[in-house]
Amino acid sequence: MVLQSRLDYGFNGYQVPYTPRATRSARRRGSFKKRAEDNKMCAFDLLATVAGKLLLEKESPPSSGNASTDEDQGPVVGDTETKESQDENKQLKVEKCDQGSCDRGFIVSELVSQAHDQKFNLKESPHHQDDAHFGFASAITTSDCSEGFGDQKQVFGKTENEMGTLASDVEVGPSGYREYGDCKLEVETKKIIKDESNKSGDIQFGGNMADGCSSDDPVVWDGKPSALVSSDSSAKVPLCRDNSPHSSFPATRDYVNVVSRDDDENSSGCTHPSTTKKFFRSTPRIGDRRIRKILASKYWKVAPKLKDVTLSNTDGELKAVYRNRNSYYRSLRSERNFPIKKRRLFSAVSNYDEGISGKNICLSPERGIDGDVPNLCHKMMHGAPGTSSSVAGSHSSFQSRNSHVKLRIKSFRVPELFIELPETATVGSLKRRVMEAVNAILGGGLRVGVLLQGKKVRDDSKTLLQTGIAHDNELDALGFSLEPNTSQNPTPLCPGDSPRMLPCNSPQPLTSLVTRYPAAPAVVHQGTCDAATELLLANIGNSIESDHDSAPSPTTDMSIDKSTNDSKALVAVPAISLEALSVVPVHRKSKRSEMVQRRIRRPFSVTEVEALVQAVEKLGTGRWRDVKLRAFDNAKHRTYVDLKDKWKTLVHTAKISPQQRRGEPVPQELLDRVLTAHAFWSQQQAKQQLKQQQQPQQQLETCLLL
DNA sequence: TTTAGGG
DNA sequence: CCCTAAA
Repeated sequence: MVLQSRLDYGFNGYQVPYTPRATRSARRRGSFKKRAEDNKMCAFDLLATVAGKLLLEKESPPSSGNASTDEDQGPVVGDTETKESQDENKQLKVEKCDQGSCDRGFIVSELVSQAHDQKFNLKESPHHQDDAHFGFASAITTSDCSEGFGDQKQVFGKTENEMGTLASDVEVGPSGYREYGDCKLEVETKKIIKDESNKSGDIQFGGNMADGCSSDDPVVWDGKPSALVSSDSSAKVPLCRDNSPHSSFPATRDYVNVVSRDDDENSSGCTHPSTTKKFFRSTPRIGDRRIRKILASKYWKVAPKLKDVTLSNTDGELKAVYRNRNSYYRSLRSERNFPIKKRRLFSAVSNYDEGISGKNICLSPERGIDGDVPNLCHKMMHGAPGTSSSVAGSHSSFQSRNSHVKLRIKSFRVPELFIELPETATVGSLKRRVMEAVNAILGGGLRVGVLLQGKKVRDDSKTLLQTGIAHDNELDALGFSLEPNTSQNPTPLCPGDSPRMLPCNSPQPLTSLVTRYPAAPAVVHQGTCDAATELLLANIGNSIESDHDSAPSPTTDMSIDKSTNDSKALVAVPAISLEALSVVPVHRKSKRSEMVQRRIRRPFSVTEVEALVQAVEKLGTGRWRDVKLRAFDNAKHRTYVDLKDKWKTLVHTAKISPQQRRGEPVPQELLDRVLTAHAFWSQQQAKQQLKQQQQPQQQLETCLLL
């Protein structure tokens, strides 16, 4: 088997017994009912994301001995035995990404892959291609197969629990001199990845809690952070010929099993340490619609359940899943998904840049000090797209001189991002991926911690003066940390509640600094919000209710106001997360709390479309389940209904003019094939119906004759 | 549970 | 993508 290294969720090596919960069929199809426990995984995701690492690797699709379950596939000619060959040359790894938006003050100022990571060795399994032919298309099949997908690469990454690395570089001082205080967040984890021959990889974390920051934080991990990594060798290379009773579509190709790297896997590459054991009772199944229903994005009533969840299974389940190489595993993974943001996200990014780089007046020290920009700030926070970005690169200033402390947070580092892309992926998609991952992190619900001399300042009501932060000599010892937002209710989050000015003695908790994102529809992708919310929820394990309809109220928790000239006002610190808002507990309860969450939109990639087209060419329309099994068995988030819908849209897309098409452009070649296949199978269907109509007649006739 | 279609 | 009637 190819890279089947998997990580087990583990807390100190504790492994929880695997307990199948889904029905066989459910597992097979990858649809399960969502349960509160499923949310556990989300927490992993959040943390993992934080600890994400940008890693690009490529691997060939693992083939599974189990070939396919598709009854129509017929004899499996070449078994999918995997060789352990590695193609080093093909591996593309990006370990570090220090560039990007940092210069511009973008949210993620730095993408740092930290430390000791271990990478999975990717094994490239040469897919065997059998010589079996299927109908007239056999010849083509083989070649096409190898050409198109034989090369499938997969990237596996390992995760490192780098939550702790959410450190902030702080620039302090009125004069602009900088001091950097790095605070390692909470945990330092070690992971051990074991790649059990073709079965699973275990990752165990022996977490060391770094003092300082969060060890004292009740919400944080019990010192046994666990991270899990995912590697999915999902790509399946077709080895079987289809013996489908139906005539096969001309020019059929071998099917390709699309890797589901897109969804969960992406982000899934990482897992997060849990905030609390409680929150993690992992469940093998995930990501289905039903789950979402429970986890309704709009109303996170689900959250409460999490509280009671006990850490039951982690490793065990994963292992089991892995071993079986079936849906269990996959479903588990699927839980950890981050929404894929597309165009919108992009725009959001650009906005971010703008907002942070220069337009975010609220944050600028001068303004803050002068305190003459509150309105503007306010305005921006409410409407300008860029505002949402306010976050990371945020600077807050204090000036010690005029009783003000000038403080500038140069940037928050985003630890590791795990990303996997096919070699053929475009730079644009890479950017998108990174953006998604970043947003997932930021949207996961983070809060800010303040450290002084390495010690966490927990008393939010203390003034800067009291805590000593106001002292110049202390400035260099000041640090900020991003922590998983475990607290139930960070602070007043209703837009109305948030004070726009912060008197020096204001008890305003620092946590409030972590605000939600302004409602910038254009910037925030709904799906993202949901996912983030999910994660946060899981992470927090608290009951949170939010109403998406009203949630996005931009808020600046702190800002300066002239009336407060004499006070040591904290200059506005903008939102830290884009999606956090949706997660922020809203005081009101929603009647619709039981509503279901709409699934995250996951546009089909060209690769997926290709796989779909191939499958349909071979199987025809109307056999979506088979198509799913054949080409998307590993993509849990793609249900047969999704595939059917996609085909429907594809056909439509193919019929309209290119100018009318939206989204990621699908190669005309594929669209042509779509039309051809559609026509072919439609005709086929018509013939079938004719036959069926004729049969009774014939029988009747026969009877009559007799 | 799957299909097939409308929304 | 969602929702559902039908099969």
